[in-house]
Amino acid sequence: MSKDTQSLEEKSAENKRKYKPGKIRDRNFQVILDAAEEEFALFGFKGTSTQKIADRAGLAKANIHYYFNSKENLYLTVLDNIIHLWNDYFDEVKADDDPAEVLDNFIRKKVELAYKYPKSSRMFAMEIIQGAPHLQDYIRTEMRAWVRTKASALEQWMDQGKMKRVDPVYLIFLIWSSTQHYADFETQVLTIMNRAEYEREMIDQIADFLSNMILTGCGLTPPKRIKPVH
Amino acid sequence: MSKDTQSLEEKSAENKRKYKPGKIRDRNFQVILDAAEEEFALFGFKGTSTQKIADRAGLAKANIHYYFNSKENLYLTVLDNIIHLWNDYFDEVKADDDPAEVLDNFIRKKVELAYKYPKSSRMFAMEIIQGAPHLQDYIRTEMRAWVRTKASALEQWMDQGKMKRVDPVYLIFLIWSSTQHYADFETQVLTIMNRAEYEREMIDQIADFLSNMILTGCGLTPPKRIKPVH
DNA sequence: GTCTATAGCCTGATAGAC
DNA sequence: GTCTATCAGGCTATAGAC
Repeated sequence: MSKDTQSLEEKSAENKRKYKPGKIRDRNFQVILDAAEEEFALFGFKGTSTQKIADRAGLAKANIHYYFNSKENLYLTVLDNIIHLWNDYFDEVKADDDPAEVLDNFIRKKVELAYKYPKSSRMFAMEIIQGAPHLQDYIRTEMRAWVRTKASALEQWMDQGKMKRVDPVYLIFLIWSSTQHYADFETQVLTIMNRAEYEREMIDQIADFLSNMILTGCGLTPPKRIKPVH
Repeated sequence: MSKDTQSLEEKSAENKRKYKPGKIRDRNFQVILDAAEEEFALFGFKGTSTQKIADRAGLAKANIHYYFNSKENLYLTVLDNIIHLWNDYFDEVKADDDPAEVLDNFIRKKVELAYKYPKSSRMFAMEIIQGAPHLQDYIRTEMRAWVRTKASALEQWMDQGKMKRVDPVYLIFLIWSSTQHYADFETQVLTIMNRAEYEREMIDQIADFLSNMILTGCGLTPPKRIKPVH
């Protein structure tokens, strides 16, 4: 965030130093996208004004429309980027993998995502709470397919007696909700714990806690880690 | 909703039949509050217009201001009602209670709340995601105190060896997040599971799943229930 | 590519007839 | 208590000078 603002302040100086065609366009594109994500995550689609996005991006409002045509198109572009960010993070799971390792990895990656990209998580959450008006197709097709693939892998493990028999879809929801909570409800979590911001150590604790709790709930033994639980 | 609109249309006739001071006022108050909660849960504070609230309530926009003075005051009133609804639901916990029973009860009550009052849950979630601008004091004082009381009860149980030693605050966050998920992300859950709406049976399954999972994670044996797990 | 000006509509809030 | 009319300002989007 502050990094983007800084680079904006240095923009004119940088322009004179090394102008390359397309570079400015690409960067302004990204600057607008970042500003838009921040605003949309705070105020939702309706509650966000293009003027505020422009202010945050350090550009005139007309530029937003020059780059993205409409507020809705900008919103959709940001959402699309978020979804690709999520998908890029997750690899394939094979049926002969170790459930404990896969689940531990999945939980830790989700906590990491919540820590690294809290605004993305919040904007996505906002869209879903509002009834997912722009994401219904995505959820009904890609997301549902993703869940079914993972659920069937989990069921194979249960059939092989590798883990306790639990509802695999509810298990996925549990992992999603418990990890995303630390991004979406960041304010509540930090205020209750009397912290100003998350720190690496706390994030590791949360990942350890959730991994231990959920794996134990699945009748699995959490894999040994270098860092101790507390 | 349609029921309220109907009764509003019959209002003048009713006035002549049996006018009781305060009754109409009380009902319109409630009609506006319900409409406001619905809109605020969907679009947040900024994204909601008083015109839409008035339309949904079946009243002129000016009436909203007549009853509540300002949009912000209406928003605060709805939030306050939600918080009281939450608090009324939860009883005291004594240190010599049975952890398994208390946690099982807590989880089931939270699932029940998510099922019964999803709009309340979503409006609260929206407020927190936006950085809790209207609830910072409440979280820092009442909510933090509540968490500390419950956390210390949990720690006593751990000291007595009644349950596995886990971080009690993270445990509370886990229960909050995993239960509220079914209200806040209702659209996502239902779409992925290919359902039109929640049913009693599904809610019981969710409560069973979460209770089993979390209690097992705490080294507890879930209490026997009349209804089977699946 | 960027910016100012502006069109046309919607916003929260209020005044005042009924 | 309710409703219409209205105000000042904010909204998305665009036109057009530079």
